[in-house]
Amino acid sequence: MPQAKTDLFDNDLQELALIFKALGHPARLQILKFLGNRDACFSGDITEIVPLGRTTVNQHIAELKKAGLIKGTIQGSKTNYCLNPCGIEKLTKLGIDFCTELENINNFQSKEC
Amino acid sequence: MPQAKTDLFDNDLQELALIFKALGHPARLQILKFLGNRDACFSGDITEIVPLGRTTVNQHIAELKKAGLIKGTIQGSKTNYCLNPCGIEKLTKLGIDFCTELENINNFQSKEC
DNA sequence: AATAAATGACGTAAAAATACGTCGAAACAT
DNA sequence: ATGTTTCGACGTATTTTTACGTCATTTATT
Repeated sequence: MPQAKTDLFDNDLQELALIFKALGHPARLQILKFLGNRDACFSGDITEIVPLGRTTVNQHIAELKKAGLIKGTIQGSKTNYCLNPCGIEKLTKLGIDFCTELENINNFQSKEC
Repeated sequence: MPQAKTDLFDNDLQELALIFKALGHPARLQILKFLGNRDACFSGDITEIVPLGRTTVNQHIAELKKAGLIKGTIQGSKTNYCLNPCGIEKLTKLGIDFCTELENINNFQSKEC
């Protein structure tokens, strides 16, 4: 396997970039928002929340897991999806206030300044 | 042009995702960090900062411009690169504290923030 | 005017992300 | 046991991103 170009950068930059990358797709944000807006974890089909095919959504879920932002534990025939507090705290430490974000998702207006 | 899949999502989610996407590459973070760590704008070759080819770096610069995070104004034969305060403020409003981030990258403290 | 230096524009190959169809395993229902 | 539901695993086509070489343009320099 040839050396990846990203290895040319500091580890700090690489890690930070990976976190932002995980947040860089509307489907993944929608999933995070959905889980963040609930009191408890969600047991069921996240597919129905996201306007994409089930397989694709699963792929996005896998990426969120990989980034440590959500957890999925199998319970019987269903899977229980939760935010991963550690991952969210990591965001907070990086200056990304997840709650602020969630709030802004709902009423964020882009205006040129 | 066929409808893009991202159009299936709320505008809020789309915009937020675009911002995160712009931050989702170490080269772009390095450029932001470099500009953020200076008192003034930078006139010169950012290529030398980033361990990638000049053309590639220009491409990343273009993306940062498109995302409204930096500005590049031509001055004579050189280009003057600055952080775009509006873009940075936008981040802040979204709960992304750019200075906290920089601090975590290398313990830097910016005066402006 | 001719040359050099800086930097964006364009084209393109390679890599990665995205989207989805299909299959299979586990748990539940009948 | 048989069928159904749930959901991850695998394969793959399409799109997007990444990376870079080359050329063009603009401004300094000689």
